[in-house]
Amino acid sequence: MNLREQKAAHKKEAIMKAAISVFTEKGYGGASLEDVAQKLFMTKGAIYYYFKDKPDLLYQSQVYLLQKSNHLISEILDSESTTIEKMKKAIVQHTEYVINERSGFESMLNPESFLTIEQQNEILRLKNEYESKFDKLIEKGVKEGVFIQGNIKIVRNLLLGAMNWVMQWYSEGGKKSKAELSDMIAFYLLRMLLQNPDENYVNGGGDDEVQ
Amino acid sequence: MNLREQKAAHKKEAIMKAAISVFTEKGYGGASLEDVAQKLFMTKGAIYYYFKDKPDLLYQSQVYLLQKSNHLISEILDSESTTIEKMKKAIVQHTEYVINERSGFESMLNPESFLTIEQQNEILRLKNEYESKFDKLIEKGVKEGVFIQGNIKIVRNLLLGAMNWVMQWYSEGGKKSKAELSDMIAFYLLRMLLQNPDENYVNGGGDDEVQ
Amino acid sequence: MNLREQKAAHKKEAIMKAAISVFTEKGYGGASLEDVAQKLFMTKGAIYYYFKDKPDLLYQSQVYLLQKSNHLISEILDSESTTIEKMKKAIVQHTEYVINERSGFESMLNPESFLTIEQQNEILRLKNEYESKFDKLIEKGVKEGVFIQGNIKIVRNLLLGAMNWVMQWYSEGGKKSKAELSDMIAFYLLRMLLQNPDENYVNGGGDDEVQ
Amino acid sequence: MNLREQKAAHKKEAIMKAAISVFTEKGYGGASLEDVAQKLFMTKGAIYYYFKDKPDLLYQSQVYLLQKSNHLISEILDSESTTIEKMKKAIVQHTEYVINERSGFESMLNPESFLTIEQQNEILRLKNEYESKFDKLIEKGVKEGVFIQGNIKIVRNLLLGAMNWVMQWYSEGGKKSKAELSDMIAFYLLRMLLQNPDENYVNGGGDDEVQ
DNA sequence: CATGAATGAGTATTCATTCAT
DNA sequence: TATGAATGAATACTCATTCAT
Repeated sequence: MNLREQKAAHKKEAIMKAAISVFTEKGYGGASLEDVAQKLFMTKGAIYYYFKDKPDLLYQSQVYLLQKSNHLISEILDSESTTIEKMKKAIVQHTEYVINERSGFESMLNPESFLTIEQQNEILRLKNEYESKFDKLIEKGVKEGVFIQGNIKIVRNLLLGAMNWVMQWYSEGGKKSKAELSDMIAFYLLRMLLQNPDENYVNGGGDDEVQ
Repeated sequence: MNLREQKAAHKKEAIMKAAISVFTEKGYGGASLEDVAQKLFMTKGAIYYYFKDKPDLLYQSQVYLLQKSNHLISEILDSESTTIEKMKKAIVQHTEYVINERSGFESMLNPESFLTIEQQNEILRLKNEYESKFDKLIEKGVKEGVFIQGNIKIVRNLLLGAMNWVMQWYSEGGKKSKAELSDMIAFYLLRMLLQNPDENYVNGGGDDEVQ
Repeated sequence: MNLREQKAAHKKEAIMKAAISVFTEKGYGGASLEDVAQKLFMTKGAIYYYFKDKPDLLYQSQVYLLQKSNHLISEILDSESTTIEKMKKAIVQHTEYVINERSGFESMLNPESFLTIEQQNEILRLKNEYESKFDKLIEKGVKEGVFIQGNIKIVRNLLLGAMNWVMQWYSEGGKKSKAELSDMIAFYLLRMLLQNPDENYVNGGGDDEVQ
Repeated sequence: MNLREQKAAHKKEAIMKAAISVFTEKGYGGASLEDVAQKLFMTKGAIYYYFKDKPDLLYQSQVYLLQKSNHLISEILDSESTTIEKMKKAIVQHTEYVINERSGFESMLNPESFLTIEQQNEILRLKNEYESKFDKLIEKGVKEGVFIQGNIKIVRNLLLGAMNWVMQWYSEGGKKSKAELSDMIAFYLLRMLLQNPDENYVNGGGDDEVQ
């Protein structure tokens, strides 16, 4: 990839990031490409140089987001830690990602209706990939006896839901730092899974404010 | 309220329900009044007889949804049960509501940007009303010693998030009935709060499928 | 069809006529719906009430034109006249139609590229219907011995081509009336077919000016 | 003209040929420079090195086409043949040109609206030059007594129209070769003019298929 | 010379909204 | 009350054109 191509890739990424933020804020249907362009001090036309049309911008943005997420969680899975430690890291990472990008990994509600079947399938595939990494972590914990037995997919969905929703209530001005907050969230969410929550997890949970 | 008014109120409610479903599916910005009208075999114009404009439809729909929710949770709070029992009921009810209406109580992401300040405040007030009922339940449990101490608002947000998200992954064809599913969800979510989860909660959680 | 529907049909027809004239003058690609709307003192939006999109307007206009043509030539075929007389009438009629509507029955070059396959097929079907009426007339003349034998489809195409092209060179200000002109055209074109041109056709052809 | 200039002239010609074909297929307004460039595996921008703008490309293409045509018909007029023979050759040549270039000499409907007055005049001049060569041939035939008397301009327009229209109905896969087809066309068209068609023209016309 | 990138003006299309009936 | 019709403003999208490299 030569310099020119690098520059182009960079710009494309910048557009996708801006698009994600605008789509998250106003919803796909409520966001105009003008909004996206203005955020980048570009003209609408420039966007069309990099993306075929609005649905294409949505699709590629989703793919970008999911691939990045998949990469991040893979790193955690491959690291040297106990299963509990890994799960905690995964929760903290997901939560901070949601807060920082103002966008759930899988948030933007049902944008599927705007995509082609093939695009929907690819998105689904990437989501499944991410979710199955979580599932594996849970299964491992169950086998090791540190997590309770149960319906893995349901717990996983509850975990992800609780985290993605953070986007809806987190507000910049809070007294807690992002790190403190995500730590506390991990504390609570892990309780759903832990065999002996009070023994297996120390610190977190102790205070009384939000928003 | 005479017959004519009753009829009108009925129609208004029908429109709001249709609107909620369309807004939830396509987002406020992506939904057209045409979509809403078609669902009811009406014409666009008719909606304007009942609602001032699109934001008004959004606003009234939200209020309708929240008032209903507030009413439902009040009934639970006023009932004769243990705190744990009440919390379980609240979770089951919220979950089933989300599944049946295909719409989180507070789902529709940030539609606030389309409303006037007063409208936003009223929505906020109703949301707070609902949330504080949850908070009270938690506080009571803490005082009674059945729930762990901690940051009430955060737990409450995690609970609501996990439940609202169900809308994203629940699919009609699942092997589990809605009742079984919401029961299992309550089992997991209560673990976040319960002092001694394994003693204080019997049944639920034991199987391995979803979707 | 009640009054309202009649009015709507009327308006639709008016839009198609305006569209035909604009498409003929500027070509489909070069014409804007704004142009069409202005011709009728309407707004662009109104056109979209009657037609799905620009290609739909093109398609329906073509169908309208061809159906009308088919109707007209059927009347001639059904009338009481000799074959030669009928052919002459068909030529005169087609020519005058082209002049008056500023649009060949099948003119507008290759607008097919903008239509769906089904639409193209329907257009083709209507064109074939029209052309086969011409063909029948020629065949009849051949059987009766008044037209020379030969390749019917080629002659027919030459006849239609010569007539459709009139649109390109006819100009309002000419010394000849439309009737005189089309009569003269019929005189020449019939010579291609007639067994003994000089016996079978009297009058026409005798002068020396155009444009 | 040195090598570099020759190369440039060559490229210019290639662009014009591509442009003619695209303009003929989609119309001037419907054709994009992107289309033209793609046909030549170039980028849009390159065209601007050779042509000032889109109208300029149209204008020069037209001039190129007409000059070539004028050159070709001049050769026929200057050759040693009877008038009938010359007319036949002119018809065959024009027809084959239309078929091969998929473009009537004067086809592309009314592109005049996009050109300056001076450009329109030059085009008109070249068209007149071509047409008057046809007219001269006809006049000569009339004087020699082999063509019937009549309105020369009208016959000439009918002839050209019939030939230009071939573009609309000729299709590659036909059973007849281009030579056979144009021969047959000449047979029919000459009948419009010939004093005694059945004596003065032998062969052609005898069969029954097209397309 | 040619290309990739960007612009801006124009055009297609959608849709909330109005209104006469 | 409800509908068909129309408007106008916003928005998606295209494309001729320019220009630095």
